[in-house]
Amino acid sequence: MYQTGAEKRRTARIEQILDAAAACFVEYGFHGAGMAKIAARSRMSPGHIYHYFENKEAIISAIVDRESARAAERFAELDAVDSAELADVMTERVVTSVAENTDILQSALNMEMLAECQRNPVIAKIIQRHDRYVREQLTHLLRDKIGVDQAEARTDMIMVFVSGLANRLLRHPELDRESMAELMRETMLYILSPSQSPCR
Amino acid sequence: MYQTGAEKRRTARIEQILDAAAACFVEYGFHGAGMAKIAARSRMSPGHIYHYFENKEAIISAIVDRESARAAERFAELDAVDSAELADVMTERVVTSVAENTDILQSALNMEMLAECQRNPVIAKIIQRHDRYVREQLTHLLRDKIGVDQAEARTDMIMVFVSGLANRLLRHPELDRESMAELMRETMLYILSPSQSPCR
DNA sequence: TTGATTTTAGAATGAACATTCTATTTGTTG
DNA sequence: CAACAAATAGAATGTTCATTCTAAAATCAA
Repeated sequence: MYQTGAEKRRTARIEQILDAAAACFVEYGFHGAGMAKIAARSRMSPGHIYHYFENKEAIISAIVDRESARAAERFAELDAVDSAELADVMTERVVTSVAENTDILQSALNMEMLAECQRNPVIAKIIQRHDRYVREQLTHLLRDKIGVDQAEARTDMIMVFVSGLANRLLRHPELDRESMAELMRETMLYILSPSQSPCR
Repeated sequence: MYQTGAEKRRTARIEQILDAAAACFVEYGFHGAGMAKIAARSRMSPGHIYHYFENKEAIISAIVDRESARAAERFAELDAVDSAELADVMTERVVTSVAENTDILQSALNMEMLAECQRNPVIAKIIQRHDRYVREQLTHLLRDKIGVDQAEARTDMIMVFVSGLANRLLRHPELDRESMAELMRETMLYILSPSQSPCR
């Protein structure tokens, strides 16, 4: 996948805009962030942005798409992990993302997306496609690599749990992360252990 | 608590504004909904709204506050339920809210609030106070009425689960509500049964 | 009913907004 | 280097926005 100089510059500019826009959206919301602010943050003129994006909506779509693709990428890595340790690796991933502060901004952006997808069908499509992908991948991992039964039900449990926890941390930021992480670890291992049924 | 005619009219107008604003916020988002639209929907002039609210932010705060109070109210009802059937009643409540479509708009508004509370400290305060209240109430019910051990951990589990499920339904609207409700019922009864430890 | 007060409407204001337009600069290619 | 195309800036545009202002209507107190 080679790119000429022009193409490289083009994608670089687009990334520049997307980075700036994402930061602005976190800070002011999709509708609160003006093109002027996005332009200033990406150090270009407002007019220039319209060479790369038809309008503001297109930027929002691109952001949602990019975040979704990034998540899918991180997710697909799990396919390469050895079956024996997959449950542990997955658990550790979830636990770290709870223990660290890192995703709190991502969570805010997620909420922005989720609110937006109620009124913007394009966003809704992207979100739903992403959700379907994650669900399939996860079910595949659980069924074919870890080898549990009721893989779909367990997948749902995990997805509910993870998004619920993100939600919870947003509502209650002082929540004790240590014990939350511990709770998360035990629940994950419980859901992922082939020997028992998934809380049902 | 008696109200004079003037006071009655005043609170009626305020409710009128709040209803219209809530509808607009669901439809366009906090920042996407203009005062003109809110005014039109509440059938008053834009200027008139400023007799009751200092500015748009005050309306947003009032909405969040009202939704929070309503939720707390519905919640407090549980205190009157007989201990023996409390677990069943709680479970049924959660299950119905999953099975029915009713709260999907409320969910969208919740996401809007959650996104907003990352950038608006006033909203953050309201949300966090509400969260603390629900948590205390729930822990009280679990510990003092149902009589389970590890009441706080179970409370966290329930809160994570409920918000996670709302999130999930937003991301994946075609999700089979029947089986989701069933999953929810079994999980709730599991978490609420005094005999076993809460997934840990 | 008269005068005072509150409630309401709607126009006015000025800022911010998304988007478009017109140049100018930069880069590429023959 | 010349000629052309792409990239970029920044001002211009017309709209929408939150908020304020002015005055009219409704309500109330006497």
